[in-house]
Amino acid sequence: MIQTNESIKKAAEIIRSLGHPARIEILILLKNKPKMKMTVTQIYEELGLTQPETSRHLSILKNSSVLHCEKDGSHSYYFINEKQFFIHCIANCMSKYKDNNISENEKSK
Amino acid sequence: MIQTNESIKKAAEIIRSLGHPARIEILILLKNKPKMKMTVTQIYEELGLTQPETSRHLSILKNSSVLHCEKDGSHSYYFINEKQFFIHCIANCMSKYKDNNISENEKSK
DNA sequence: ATTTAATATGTAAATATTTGTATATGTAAA
DNA sequence: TTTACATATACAAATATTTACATATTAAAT
Repeated sequence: MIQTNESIKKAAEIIRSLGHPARIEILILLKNKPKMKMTVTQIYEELGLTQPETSRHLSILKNSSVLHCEKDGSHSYYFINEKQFFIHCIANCMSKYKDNNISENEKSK
Repeated sequence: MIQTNESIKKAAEIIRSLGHPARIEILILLKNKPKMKMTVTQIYEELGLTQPETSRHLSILKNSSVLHCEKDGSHSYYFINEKQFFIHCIANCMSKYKDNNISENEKSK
């Protein structure tokens, strides 16, 4: 590639930040929550991860602009940066993928 | 995570395989070609990559099931595995993202 | 002022990915 | 049966990511 487009590099950064099972779980979790906004503790308890591990995954997702963070006292609320079309679009794919998959599993019971 | 769902792992594998600018370019290129089927040579000439680099990227995309490959003589034709909903969905996001971005660039001329 | 709770960061070993260069394999053509 | 063409793979150095564990930071509660 003579010169990779900056926007393609940005897309790769976003995609790369999502290339981990825990980070996909986090995205789907936030996508399916009514308020789509959760604290670190809520996330790691729901997913069964450790706190430092979760903080680090969240910081990776924040750095790539997939998530935003709002602080309220000692709490950090994370939520999906849905304003960016690409992220919104990818989050939809994952959420639909999970839905399909769960119904597949239900069928085989 | 007590036990990461196999389907989430599969999604992560697919996403991870796309977390590289060259591989995103390849996906968008194939998505926008009328026949959506190209040889290795066509791909690396169009993108300005080396042949071994391109072969390797294609093999990564094939292993994650993003692409399929058909051989005809000494040629290998690669194309998107659109039958899988998740891959189809992600490819759409990327293609739309690129479209939006190109029009942004056009505007600023 | 301590203590507790919530979150973030440091460190280092293990592991995986990327990149360039060289070479191998298979097919077709002369 | 050489030669050229198309593609794939090997290798190693450089770089990046993951993981677990320890510790730091900040705010709230006692």
